[in-house]
Amino acid sequence: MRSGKGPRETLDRERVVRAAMDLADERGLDALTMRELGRKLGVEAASLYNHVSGKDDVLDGMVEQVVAWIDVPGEDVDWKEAMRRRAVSARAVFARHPWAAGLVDSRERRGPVSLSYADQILGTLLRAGFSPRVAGNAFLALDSYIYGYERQRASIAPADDVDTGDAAREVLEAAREAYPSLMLVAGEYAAEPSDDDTAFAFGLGLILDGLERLVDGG
Amino acid sequence: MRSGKGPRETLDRERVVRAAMDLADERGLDALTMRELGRKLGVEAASLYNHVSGKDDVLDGMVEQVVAWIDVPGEDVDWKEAMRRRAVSARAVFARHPWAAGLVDSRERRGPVSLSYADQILGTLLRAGFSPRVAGNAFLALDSYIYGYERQRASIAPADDVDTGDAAREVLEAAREAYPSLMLVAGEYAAEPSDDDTAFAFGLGLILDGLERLVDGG
DNA sequence: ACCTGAACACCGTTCAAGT
DNA sequence: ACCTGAACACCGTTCAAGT
Repeated sequence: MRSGKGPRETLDRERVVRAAMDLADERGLDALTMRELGRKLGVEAASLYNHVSGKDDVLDGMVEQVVAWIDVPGEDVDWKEAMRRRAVSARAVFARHPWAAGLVDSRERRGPVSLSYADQILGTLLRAGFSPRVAGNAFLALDSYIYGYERQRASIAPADDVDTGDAAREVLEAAREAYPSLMLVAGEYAAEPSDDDTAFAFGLGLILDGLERLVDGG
Repeated sequence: MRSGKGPRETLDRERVVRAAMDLADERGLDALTMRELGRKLGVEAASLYNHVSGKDDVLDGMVEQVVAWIDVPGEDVDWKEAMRRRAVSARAVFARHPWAAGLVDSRERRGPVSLSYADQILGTLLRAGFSPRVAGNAFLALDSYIYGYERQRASIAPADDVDTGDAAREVLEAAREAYPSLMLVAGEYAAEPSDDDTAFAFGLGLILDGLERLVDGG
């Protein structure tokens, strides 16, 4: 490991966190262990504890970096467009780093980057005329959808490791009778492969349009 | 453990899965290890492999049971009301079993209960007049929100382990300047504690109303 | 100041041996 | 048929010892 790029720079928290993200990108979140992370940095696992308080600290660092990557448009942008852009930006980050959505959404986000991110979002909604309560609910609804989307996708899409042998065909035929609606919908997606961006925009649009009616009506 | 209730019934997969859910209820998903599960059943961890193919098999069994607990109204109920009821039912299950939402939504759901569940939902949407494609997107949007909601809630709510010492007050004062919008919204929730059901219904209503406009307009 | 080696208290899983 | 004991290949983390 440590793909030889000159003399070793001195280790610090940031380099450890960056190596952890590289490791998760390359081999998945399960492969991210302190021992493997040490190996990647040319050091024993125990040495990492000089720069990081533990594995949780590494994961927190990763979460903060992921949130920092999400673009949040400034005050010059209309609230609805701003929410749409940051949702799309988040999805782009999650697509580049498959571990990101699950990690961020399984951990408490109390770091300065996450707090400032929430503050900007809520500020945008408050300026748009939403009451504090509704702004909070809107933020919750949007993020629930954004983070939830990434992890739900797999369960509707047909398995990509399907055998096309005779046995498999038989099972599929039985499934068609047992689950007719599911098979009909799955077939539709199989015929014209689902455009993830479109499916994501569908639900996002429902929420944003609903919010718009609230702010216009009130 | 094995709180003495008569002679030991013979072990089987169902009893193992049920014990696993009890253990997760009592001490969290992290405490669910094969060794601990064996202890709870009065047996060595290795013995569990006679009834279950591994820990994944136990987790799959738990997922199927959770999905089975979610009520899905039959064909006599209007599609919108049916979707609302099953969302509320799912949330009630997740409230009773804090580990459930995260577990179900982190795993592929290919068991017969999950497939039949999806088939019923999609059938309801298709009968309501949604095209297969839109029905699929609607299902995805609703589930993204339902599963996402449970895991997002914690990040907006103020920490419940806050010290009220002088140091804590100082930090809070600094936060008020650094994150004014966040503090305003958090204060609103603190003043009148958030009713989870209302907050959940807020986002759910946005999605359902949006879907209704689609089916009425088309 | 940083790193290593060895240890501790855990994991999931396998397998020969018992009954 | 089911269970046990012991082992294997792992974890995260601590800590004395080195430099």
